[in-house]
Amino acid sequence: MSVAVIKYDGRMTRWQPDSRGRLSKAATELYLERGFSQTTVAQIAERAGVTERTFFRYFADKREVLFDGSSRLQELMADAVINAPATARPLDAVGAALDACGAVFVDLEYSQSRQAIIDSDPSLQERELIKRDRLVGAIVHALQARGVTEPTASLAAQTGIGIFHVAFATWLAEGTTRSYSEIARDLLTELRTVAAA
Amino acid sequence: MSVAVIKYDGRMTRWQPDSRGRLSKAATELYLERGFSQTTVAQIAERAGVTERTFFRYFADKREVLFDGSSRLQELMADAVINAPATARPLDAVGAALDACGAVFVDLEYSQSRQAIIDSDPSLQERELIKRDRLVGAIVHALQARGVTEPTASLAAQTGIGIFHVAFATWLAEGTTRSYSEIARDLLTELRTVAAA
DNA sequence: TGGCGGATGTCACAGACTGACATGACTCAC
DNA sequence: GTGAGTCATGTCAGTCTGTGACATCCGCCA
Repeated sequence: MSVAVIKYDGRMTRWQPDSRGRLSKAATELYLERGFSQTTVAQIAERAGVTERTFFRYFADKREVLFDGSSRLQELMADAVINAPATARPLDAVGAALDACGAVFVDLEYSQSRQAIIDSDPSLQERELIKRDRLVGAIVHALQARGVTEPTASLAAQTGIGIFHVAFATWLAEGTTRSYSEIARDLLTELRTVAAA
Repeated sequence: MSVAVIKYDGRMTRWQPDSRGRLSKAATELYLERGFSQTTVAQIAERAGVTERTFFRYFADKREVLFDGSSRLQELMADAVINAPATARPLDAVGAALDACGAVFVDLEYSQSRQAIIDSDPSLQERELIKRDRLVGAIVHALQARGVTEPTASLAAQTGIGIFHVAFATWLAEGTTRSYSEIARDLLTELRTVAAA
């Protein structure tokens, strides 16, 4: 399967570049075309022009392909919590983290098809859930660095990610009427009302 | 593998009764003895005196054994929400659901070892998370039956399950100083404070 | 020139799950 | 009591995921 190609500089190279990218693209396409569970790693690898083994070198499993950006999001939110003004109360700091995600959620169409894939398969939902849970963990950690103690930190983080989730889903459903960030802000306000009631 | 046994009434029966129970027990024991990922279904089946195929007739997969009671919990909580006084606000109804779980969380030692198994394996954590998510779904549904609209229902349910989780973890960690129900009540109060702040 | 490291391939395999069909004890209608 | 049907289980063959060990070959550097 050693495909010889011409590189930019004209020298021979043993394999096409960016296997990871091709694998990711091939996987997403196939999940969309035939469904996640109907897609085998062999098919993904074939479309990407590599072997199955190579797939598993880049992705821990078949599901992980769809959650590639999750560590970036995690850093983004944790940083936002840490860099929130010293005067900010826990839920305010979490609000800043919710806001920070806005930078990532821009391509609505991509987000929608990705979510459609996830919603179609329970095992992908499980994976999504654990990613969200890691987010909670990261925020708890960041809050603790601000001096917030338990159980307040956990409560605020849980609550924040709950809002994050509802906001994201609402954004996907609404289309372009409101941005993700607007929705998240509105929901946080709503929550304060519900909880205060 | 057809084990002939004497039944209570003395008649011959083809197999020992309660395969499901034996499988469940064998699995839990083995997960504890050698770790979840080091345990094969073949080993579980062997200890239970049945074939692998029989394991998969009772449990959808290796993980599901540990989440057998989850549908009962779901009904319990949904019923509590539905049967809460008509005057109860969303979070009060959710509080009733939290309280209702107290009936299930009695055997501390069992809950602790089960949780230790789950905490030791990411794939089990994923499963636990999706069960919790189903709980959220059930509560949302129950709240909507009470006339609570979105996004309030989702927010209240998410928040409630967040508390549920923290309360359960706290109960396992504290030992016997407070009952699960007490802890849950305290946390709900705490949350109202955090959110109102 | 020759050795080294990195990305990939090749191979062999264990283990999770599934579908199709077989078996034999029980049960119920007649 | 007999024959059909049902139920729990067994048997078997197979697909797919994921992993470990080792081979290959290119580009780089001394």
